[in-house]
Formats: sequence, structure tokens, C-alpha cells
Amino acid sequence: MAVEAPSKHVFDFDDDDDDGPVVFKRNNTSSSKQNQLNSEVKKASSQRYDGQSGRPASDARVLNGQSTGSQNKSIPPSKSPPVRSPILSPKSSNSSAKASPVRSPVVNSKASTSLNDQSKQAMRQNKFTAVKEEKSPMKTTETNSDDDDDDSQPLSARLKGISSQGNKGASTSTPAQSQRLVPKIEIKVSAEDPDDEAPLSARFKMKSNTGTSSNKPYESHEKKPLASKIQQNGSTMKVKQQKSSLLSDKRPLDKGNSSDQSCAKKPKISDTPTTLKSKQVTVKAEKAEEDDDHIPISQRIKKSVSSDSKTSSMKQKATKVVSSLKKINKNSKKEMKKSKYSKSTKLSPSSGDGQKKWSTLVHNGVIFPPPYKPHGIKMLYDGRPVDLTPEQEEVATMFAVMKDTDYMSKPQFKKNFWEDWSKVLGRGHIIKGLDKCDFTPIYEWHLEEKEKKKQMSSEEKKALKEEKLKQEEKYMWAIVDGVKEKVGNFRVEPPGLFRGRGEHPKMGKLKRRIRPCDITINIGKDAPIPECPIPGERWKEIKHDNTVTWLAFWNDPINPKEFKYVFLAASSSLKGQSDKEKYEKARLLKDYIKNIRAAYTKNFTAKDVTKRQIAVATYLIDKLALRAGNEKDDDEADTVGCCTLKVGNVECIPPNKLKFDFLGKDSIQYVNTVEVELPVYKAIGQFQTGKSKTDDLFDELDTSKLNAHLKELMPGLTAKVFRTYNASITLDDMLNKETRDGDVAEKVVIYQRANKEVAIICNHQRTISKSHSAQMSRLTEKITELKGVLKELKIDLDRAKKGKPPLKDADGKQKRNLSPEAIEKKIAQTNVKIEKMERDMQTKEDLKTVALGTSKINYLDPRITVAWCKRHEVPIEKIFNNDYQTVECWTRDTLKNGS
DNA sequence: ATCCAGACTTGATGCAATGGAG
DNA sequence: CTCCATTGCATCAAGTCTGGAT
Repeated sequence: MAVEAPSKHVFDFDDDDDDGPVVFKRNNTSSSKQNQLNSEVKKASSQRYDGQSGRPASDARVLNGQSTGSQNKSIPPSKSPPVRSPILSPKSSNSSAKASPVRSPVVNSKASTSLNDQSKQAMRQNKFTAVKEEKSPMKTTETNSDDDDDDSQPLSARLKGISSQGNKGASTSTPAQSQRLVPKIEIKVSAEDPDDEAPLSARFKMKSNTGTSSNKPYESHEKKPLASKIQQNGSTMKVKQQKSSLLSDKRPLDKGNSSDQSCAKKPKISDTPTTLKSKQVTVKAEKAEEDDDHIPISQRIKKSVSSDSKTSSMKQKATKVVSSLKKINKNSKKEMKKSKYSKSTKLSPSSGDGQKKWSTLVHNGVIFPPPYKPHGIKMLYDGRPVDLTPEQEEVATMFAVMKDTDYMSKPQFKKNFWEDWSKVLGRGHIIKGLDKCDFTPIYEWHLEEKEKKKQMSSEEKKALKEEKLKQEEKYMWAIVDGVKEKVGNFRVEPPGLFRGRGEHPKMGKLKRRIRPCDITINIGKDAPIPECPIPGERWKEIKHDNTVTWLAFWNDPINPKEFKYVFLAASSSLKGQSDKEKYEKARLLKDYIKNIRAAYTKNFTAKDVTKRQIAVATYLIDKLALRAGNEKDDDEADTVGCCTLKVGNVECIPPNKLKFDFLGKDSIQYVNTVEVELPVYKAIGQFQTGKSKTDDLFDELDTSKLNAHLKELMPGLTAKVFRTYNASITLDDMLNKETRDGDVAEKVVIYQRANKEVAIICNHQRTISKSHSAQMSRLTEKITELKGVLKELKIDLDRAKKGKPPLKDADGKQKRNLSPEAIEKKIAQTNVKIEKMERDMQTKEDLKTVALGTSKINYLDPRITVAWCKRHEVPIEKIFNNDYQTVECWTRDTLKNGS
């Protein structure tokens, strides 16, 4: 549809994916990704899950399905579908969401909800999903019925089923379901594809369209993130229902396959392609929409997945293969790559299996900030103006400009600044310390400059902008494998004072100016070396490393051990591919989650301490969406993640609640009280005994051990995948549960609510805007005013009914005579207005500390969003801005394929 | 088995652009 | 059309995770 049309990306590719286009596209990504996944899968598969039908089966299916299509062999879609149904049916939870709010970073009372509740909810959800699935027969029909069901169902539904189990470690089968839907698609693909001959990788891509199978991933084994579950547990369930949805499913990752193709194509096409793409897109979209509309997102996803099928197929293959041999996978990958190449030289992507990221790379290097322009404003020392050299003045100005920030109240900041500035001043300088310094003159100059800038006419601003654009244009683009791609951060970071977050030991240090001799350029061997923009200087080094994606880097002046990279923009296919891989992995987790949960639940009481710690840590990461928690150096802010939690960060509240309170990434506080399973509660108590508050809670654990363990459970699984998984499933689940008829605006609100749940789960916070309270009181005022009007209207109505004229208004003027009907109408309108304002106020208050953007960009599988938009006829641009839409090329492809 | 360099993703923030209400 | 809040976007800090060296 219409919606789609707009998006240019549409990737015409989809279509092309199949063949010609392929060349252009960067198949690489997909292939490489696939490869990785495959290999991982293989490993994993070999390990344990066989027994459990659930996961392995699903994986297999996925692979098969996709591959089938793609590859050859037609594997019938049927994999082992049946399983899932059982799962679903069991209990769906009724109350779905309990109190989603709980989880909010802040202390949520909700937290207390017990897992059990969550699981119940999940179950309920499953039921729902099941229903949905049935409805959505279309997809199902296609291939394997069983699998299809799952697929068709929204992720959430699936998830729910899963989730319920998941918590307890219950059932297994869900995965299959998801696959089902896809099948049809796959079939088609397969038909198309003659690909069989093509290398596997190629096939996968192509097949991805088939994709049905891929969807499975999200199934519902576990629906929601722990957090959500937790909240849900509470009685609040009803309220939370929305939230609960989260629990339910996770989303389908499947899309990956198809997307790859499309993505690949896009890149190449870049120019002409666009148009084509758009056209194609529309077409695709239409198809997709039609199909999808009925189907829940999850299902769609599956479909899309199918489109992705290539990927999925790859995965499936991989899994299978994995079991047998990693090598095999690799080979297949290679083959795929080769095939791609053959088809389209450009594609190289696949090549890599992880290795090669590009074949040709052309760019113009980076642009440097302009040299410092001295302003000559003199600061005061001990009340007297001081002469400073431009270098000294530059640093003084950096400090002066920060006068109204709260860094100024931090001794560490001032101390570090003084240390660095005094070096610039040199020994024997008049200025002996910060105490007697008065930077006000410089600060005021700065304010004036700012004001001047603001006062410039729009023409002047425009001219300046164009001038800047002219200078920067050549740096904005790179040509990767023949495709023009946007560069992300081509501007070298200007000098300044380091603004570390939280109590960073290095805050206030001078971040010196970066020069060409600090910068290493990475570029294609045959590409011209970018000219150094500063006369008389030269780059530090020129590299031709196609196993990495950076275009340039320099060492961070604050911490020389670290690097600052110049990468392509998020809208580039290179980034898009890895994004897709990320979501595919999360989707894959859906198939494994049940078993993983069962495994860690079992290990809560393991004799071996390390095992027990791993189990509990995994539980926390799953349930609360905690970050892994790498070790940190002393010269960094003191923050923690799961593995680095301190004894003092967790408080046991009998009978079975845990209160978490710690500073996480960016020194954002995480406060949450959660009801946990008793064995977890007891285990935490054990880990705490005999330790001081500052000791590590998980003394036997670090992220590498944890991730090594996770990798045994599922190929490529790491701690952060749980965040992606739980976020996407929650979104899917909530969208499926909450969306109901209404206008677009109402649906957008539903989406935002789901988005908010995810943000809360992930603890994405923002600082309250300075004007928040003012805005609120203004709204309150308006509401009061409206209520006054309402009162008057009611009086007038009474009078009008008695044939009396209305009262005079506030100014003493006589109001117009209105019929009672007219007054009633006015009253109704006013009431609506008041209600709307009250709602707006409420949401504003609710969201004042919640940041939605991060989860939207990094955690929510765009395929879920796109599918939902299509199904509910919500223009995608209501949700995603242009850049995202670009990024989503793969998404669309996937979806299209699926449809 | 550990360590650590390296590469890449995730995240909060601030300012500019946008757009809706008055 | 102005005002101001919201959105978009860039920025750059702060995480995660991998793989190779020791």
C-alpha cells in the first residue's frame, strides 16, 4: 500500500533479490551473518536441544523451511510443528499485563509481581495468540499447519505460550508454529529459485522470501521480559495487560533472510535503483499488506522471515549442519558468497563469513574543525584582566562556556581542568589556581555570540548552512562495493573538556585537538588516498583492511588506549545487515528460550557455585533485561551490570523479593523491587553471606564465562541478545494484544505505549525537561479554565431551558442567546476537550523520565513495526522517520517476501 | 585461562528544525 | 505569523563482545 509507497527503499530489491538485483545488493551481509549464525547454530544444535523437541526442532524447521525454499531441497515446510500447540493452549494468562509500569527504572512497586504471574499471563497470551493464529489461517495453510500456526500468531501470542512455559521451563514446541506461515512463501521462492544451483548463501538470500519458517523464532515461548513478567505478576494485571502483552511474544526475527537480499540490492542500486525500488516496493508492499493484514505481526514476521528465508534457511541449514559440522556451514556460506559474486560481483558481502566486509571502498577521509579563533575577551584573575595566548584562551573559554552546567559544582571536574589548563599556562604563570579566576567576561561574550546567531535572519542562516554543506559534501559519502553510502561521523571531534557521565574520574580533562597525524585511514587498495585537508600535514597511516567497517580512527585523547572510529551511517547496508543479524539472533532465541529457562531454573539449586551463579545471573538478565556487566577500570565511572553487581546492590526482602539499586550504564540509576522464584531468592542470599557490601555478588562470574556458557545453549547467544529478544517480543506482544479498531492517532498511541513498556524494561531514562513543571502547571491552568467554562455553560443551559438569557461573561458583556441544543453541544465539546487534555497531561507525566528513542532504534525489530503498520493501515512514517525507513530496507524486504 | 586490543553497538544529551496552537 | 514544545539528528561517551597474544 499506500503507506509503503512512500518509502522509497522499498527495496525494489525484493524483487530483484532474486537475481539480478542481488548483485548489487550487498548480499554479503546476509550471507556473512547467516554464516555466523549457522555456525553458531551448528554448535548449539549439537549440544543439547535435540532432545527437546522445542528448540531444535524449530531451528531445524526454520532452516529447512527457508533453505528449502531457497536451497533446494525442498524441504517441506513441515518440520515438527505439532509441538507447539500444546504449549499455547495451556494456560494463557488472563491478565496479561499487569503493571507494566513497575519496571520502570525507578522504583516500581510493581516489581513485586512474581514470575508466576507473569508466566500465567504469558500463558494467557498464548491462548490469545492461538486464537489469532487460527484466524489467520492463510499463512498456515500454506505450509505446515502446525508451524504455521505459530507463525501466524503474533509473536506475543506465541511468546505468551512460551513465556509461561519459559518461566517454568515448560514446554517446548512453540517454535514450530511460527514457521508454518512462512512456508507458502518459501515454496514460492523455491519455485522461483532455481537457486538450487546457486551457492547456498545465494539461495538463502533468495529463499529468504520464502521465509515462513524464519518467523518462528519469536514464538512465544517466553513472552515477556522478566521485568514485564514481574510486573504482571501483581494483581495489577488488568491494568498492566498492555504490558503483559510484552511478555507474550517476542518478535519474529525471521525477516532477516529476505531483508538481506533487498538490502544488498539497494546499495548497489543506489542511484537509479531508488526509483525502481520504490516501485517495487509498492508492489511488494501491497502484496505484503494484503497478506499480512489479517495476520498478526508475528505471523507476518514469519512471513517476512520467510522472505528472509535465505537467512533463515541458512540458519536452518546451519543448525543442521552445525550439528554435523561447522565446516559445512562455512562452506555453504562460502558457496553462497561465491554465487553471489558470480551473480553480482559487487556483493562480496557474503564472503566473509564474517571476515570480509567489503571489496572496494572509496571515501574522502574526514573533515577537521576550524582552527581556534581568539576572541580577545579577557578573563579576570584576582579581579584583574589577564592576557592569555590563543592556546590558553581557548582552554579557558571551554571552561567558561560551561558556567551554567552542573559540572561546575563538581570538584573533580575543576581539579582535572586545572591540572590540564595549568600545563597550558606554563610554569610561573600569573594564574596560580582556579579560585581567583573569574570567567564571567568570557561567558558573557559567549552568550552574546549565541544571541547574535539566534538573531540572524533566516536568509543568513540558510547561507551559512549551504556554505557548510558545500564544504562537507565530499566527506558525506563513501562508495562501498560500488554503492554510494552515507558516512556517519566524518567530522573529527573538536577539542573540548571531557564530559564524562556520572562521577567520572576524568571529567574536566582537556580533550586536545586531533590532527591528521593522529588519524589512520582505511580505504580500498585501488582507491585514491584522501587528500589531507590541512596543508603541510599528513595522515598517520593508510590501511586497506576489508575485514573491518571503519573508514578512519584515532586514539581517544582522554584514554589513549581507546579508539574513536569513523563508520558508515546507520542507514548504510553494512549497518543494516548487522542490525538484521542482531534481530535474527533474537528471533532465534525465541526457539531456544524455553529450554534455556528450563536449564537455568534447574541450576538455581546446583551444587556447583559457579553453575548456580551462572543460572541466577542468566535469570536476572532474562527477567530484568540487565546488561552483562563487564569489568571496569578504576579510571572509569563506577557503574555495574549483572556480572559486576555488588552485594550492596541487591537487598533481599522476605519472603521472596529482591530490591535492586545500582548505577548502570551512563550512571543511570536502576531501582526495582521484584518478586523472584524462591530458589533464586535463596541463592542470592547465599551469594551474599560472608561478604561485604562492596564485594562482587557473583564472585565466580564474569561476562566471558557467562557468554561462553550462553553460547553452549544457543549459537551466537550472548547476554545482550536477551535484551533485544525481550524488547521485541514485548513490542510484538503488546501490539497484538492492544491494538483495536480506531483511527490512526489512537493506534499510534498504542504503539507508543508498547514502546514505552520496552523503554521501561530496558531502563531507558531521560532527564526531566527544564520546562516540564511549567508545562504541567500551564496545562492544569487550562483545564481549570475549561472547567469554569463548563460550569457557566451548564448554568446557561438551565436558563436557556427556562427561556432566560445567558449570564454575562467575565467582562460583563452579554453573551449570545443560544438554543439549549446548541449549549448542550458546546458542553459536550468542552468535555471532550477537557478529557483530551487530561489524557495528554497524564501521558506527559508518565513519560517525563522515559526515553523512547533508544529502544526504538536499537531494540525493536523494525519488521514488527512495519508489519503492524501495514496490518492496521498506519502510515509507517507515523512511527519511523526517514532515516529509519532507509535503514529498514531489509525489513521491508522481509515483509514483502513474507507476504 | 587471562588479558587486552580492537571493533562495534548502545545511550543520553543538546541544539536545530519542524509544526501546531493561538 | 509567532511562540514554544516536540521531533529529528548529530555528538560523543559508555557499554558489549571477539579474537589473538601470552
